[in-house]
Amino acid sequence: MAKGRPKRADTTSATRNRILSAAAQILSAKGYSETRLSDIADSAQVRAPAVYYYFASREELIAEVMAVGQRRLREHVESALAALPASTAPMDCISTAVQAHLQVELQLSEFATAVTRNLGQLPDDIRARLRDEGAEYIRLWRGLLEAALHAGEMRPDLDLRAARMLVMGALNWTTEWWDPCQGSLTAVVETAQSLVRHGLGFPAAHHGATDLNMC
Amino acid sequence: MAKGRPKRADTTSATRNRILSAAAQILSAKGYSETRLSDIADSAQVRAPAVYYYFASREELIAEVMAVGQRRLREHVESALAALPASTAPMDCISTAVQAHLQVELQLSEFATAVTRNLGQLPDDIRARLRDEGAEYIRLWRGLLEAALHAGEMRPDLDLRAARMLVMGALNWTTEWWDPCQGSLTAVVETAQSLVRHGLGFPAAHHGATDLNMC
DNA sequence: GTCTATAAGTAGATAGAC
DNA sequence: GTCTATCTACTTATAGAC
Repeated sequence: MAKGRPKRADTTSATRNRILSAAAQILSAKGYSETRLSDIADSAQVRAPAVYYYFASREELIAEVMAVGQRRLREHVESALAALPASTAPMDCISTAVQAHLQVELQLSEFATAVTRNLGQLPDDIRARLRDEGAEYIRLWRGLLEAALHAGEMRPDLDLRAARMLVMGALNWTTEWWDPCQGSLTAVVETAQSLVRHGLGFPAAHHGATDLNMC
Repeated sequence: MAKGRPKRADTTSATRNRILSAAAQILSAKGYSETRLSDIADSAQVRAPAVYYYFASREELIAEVMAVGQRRLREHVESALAALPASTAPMDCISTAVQAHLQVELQLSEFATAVTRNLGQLPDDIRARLRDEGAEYIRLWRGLLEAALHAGEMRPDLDLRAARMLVMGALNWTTEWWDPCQGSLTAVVETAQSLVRHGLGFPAAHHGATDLNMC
């Protein structure tokens, strides 16, 4: 309505989205420090001052890229899990989460890539605003591992937090090395799934507790 | 000898080392973009211009921190492997490398941490100079995995490069989350070793030809 | 060797026209 | 809404004294 400050509303402006996408692309490729506001503007086909019509500052713009990326990552993985039958074994849920996480990071969203590659280097005030959403995603993975543990699909000697962070690290680090030109996503996904399944699970196909008996 | 330019020689000057260590500490904690030359100088108890007596520029200083970190990481892991009996099984070598890598990253050297946390965000010209040393370390890990494969200790269905990078990613990402106050290094090391051993290796303790049937 | 003072460059941000 | 022109702040880097 009010024309003067769409700075928060009007999330559907085409120019605004172009600026956001350009920022996500440059952030994911060059990193926080090397991402100039003028580079973003150039890439979005506007002059630098136009950015300030939509965003209060460079920091605000980058903070929004991160917020969008975090949300997309979580929502994509949640959707993939929600699409599974209710009876799906916990370890199969984990495989699905591995696939979904890698797919969104490496193929679907430069916003997600931007988060993973830059979160650790962001100034404290931006990171503080992303904390809650990030904790939500952590919680999702903690739930997945706990379910596997309680179902007797996971070796109980593992430190649950360390295992979770090591797995997420293996996935997140792909953004540092994976190159679409150099290999198929499928190969990475399958190797990651195999690594995580065997890394967390029991040597054989059987288990500790009472439930599920495949043999 | 010549007093005018120790910029390369005199690697043993106490002040020079203080500056280098301060740079490593700040780089590992705050990242490349947030590491100001003046912060480094303050932390090293000198004024900013004094840095230029030892280093040609901020970039040169940071590049040297990275070079030192890369070298220490590789040398520490190589030493740990060299100390093993010649008959050590390949998978046990991998466990040793996992332990050594985590130890130097998380406990021994802020130079190593600085490399891992910043390599991906460095300007191209610095990264180019670190390429050879980095490739050397990659080669070390490739050798470890190939040895395990040839010894029949590793599942042959895994994509070797993907598996290697996923494992190194799990290890490297610890620099993003591990906090000495929040848990023991031993727990992380043991969980990582277990995860890698089972993640790469065969379900049971045997190997090779016709596959296992537990049922 | 290290300092004070300052130059030079760069990037973020604003003013005001259109 | 987007522009040109400009301001301001910050950071690296140098000059030259001690």
